[in-house]
Amino acid sequence: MGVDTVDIASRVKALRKKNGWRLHDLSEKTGISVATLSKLENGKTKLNFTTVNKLAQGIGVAVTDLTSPGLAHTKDTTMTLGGGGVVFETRDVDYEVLCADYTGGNQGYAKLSVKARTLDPNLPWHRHPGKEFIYVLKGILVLHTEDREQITLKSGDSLLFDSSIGHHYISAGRGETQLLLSLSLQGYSNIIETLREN
Amino acid sequence: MGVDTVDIASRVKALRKKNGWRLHDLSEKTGISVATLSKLENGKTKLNFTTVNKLAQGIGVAVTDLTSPGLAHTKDTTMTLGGGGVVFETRDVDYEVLCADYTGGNQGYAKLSVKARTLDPNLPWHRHPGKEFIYVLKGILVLHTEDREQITLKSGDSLLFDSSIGHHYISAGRGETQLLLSLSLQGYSNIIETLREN
DNA sequence: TCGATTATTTTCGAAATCGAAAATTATAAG
DNA sequence: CTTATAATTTTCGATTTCGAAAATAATCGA
Repeated sequence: MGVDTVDIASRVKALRKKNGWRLHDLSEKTGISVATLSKLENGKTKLNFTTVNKLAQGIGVAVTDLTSPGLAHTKDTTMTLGGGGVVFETRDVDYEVLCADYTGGNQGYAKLSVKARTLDPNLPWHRHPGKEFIYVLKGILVLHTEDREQITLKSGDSLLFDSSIGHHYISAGRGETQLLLSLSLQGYSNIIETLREN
Repeated sequence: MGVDTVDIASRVKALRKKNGWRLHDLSEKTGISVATLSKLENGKTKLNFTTVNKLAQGIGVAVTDLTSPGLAHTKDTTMTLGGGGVVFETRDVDYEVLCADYTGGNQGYAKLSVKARTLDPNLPWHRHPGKEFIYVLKGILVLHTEDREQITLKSGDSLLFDSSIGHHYISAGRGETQLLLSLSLQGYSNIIETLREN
């Protein structure tokens, strides 16, 4: 359990030194105790996802900047131009993560292009803790859920629902179906991990 | 340390029973382990603030609804059809609050129509705690902020920024400028109070 | 009703986190 | 150089959280 800290320990320390922060400062920024930060930098503990998120959010970098490469710099505003997000594809949906290089509170944002046009009973449900907000940018969306009747949304409609209930996106219109999606990260993972198929 | 759970323990349990959730369900919604939830309900542990937030957000109530009175009712799905949101107007912007009839949650959503076409130095800055996400649906937006250069966004662009920094929306294009907006409620107030001019 | 299976909750041991105290390191004054 | 003081980091003991196992409760067929 817990995220591998061997790598991020040195990154965090470097970042801290570079900015002239004391453990105490970092503690204030992140809400993590000085004790835990000390143990982290000395490899005496591993962080759970909650703490990694606090760390990333407090420093002002994306979680992925801590867990993977490139020493990131702090940012308190980030912009994603149309089509410029982090893209990844799954069987049924193409995702473009927006403003990914920011630790936007506990909320993640993405633009979706729904490819599925029928409900594939073999695909596992999409499921993640918290809430999900959908705004239909284009096309017609049919949202299938585990425990209730399907919901049909057309361009301009929006929906807020409990995303711990299994769900599937189906495109029903003639053309492409695009959604804007906002979901809670719950302190447990970054949006990419949240969205990626389990 | 930790939040007093004597009160919220019974509230959470009542709420859980009322909705027919198992500990396992609540765990999925909140991202808190079943073990911890069990201990909470049996008064065998206190929750720290992180965990209380997960709980509130997962259940779909404001933090204050857990820590203080009124057993909140949960609604776990809410839909707003195009144009069907709660509308209110201000000098520079028309708001349509989306999915407003949702209990709690820590995030609010609205569609904006920007009326202002020049920066009125008499209008107070828009300012609210937390982060704000903007997606430009239509037109061209120039975001003026207190402490940095103005930012221009066109249809399809998105921005995530610290909304405690004063900001103003200006429509720059030829036609109407519409935004989709998502902002953190901090679990302590509703979106309308957040948006309405002080 | 009885036993067996399943569903749900509670307990247990290990690991993580915290606040405060102890230890270390840096700074300064004589 | 030495010692006092302040600044910073590390360690300590107690509490919290987690995953998995154990215990309890519910469901069902004979």
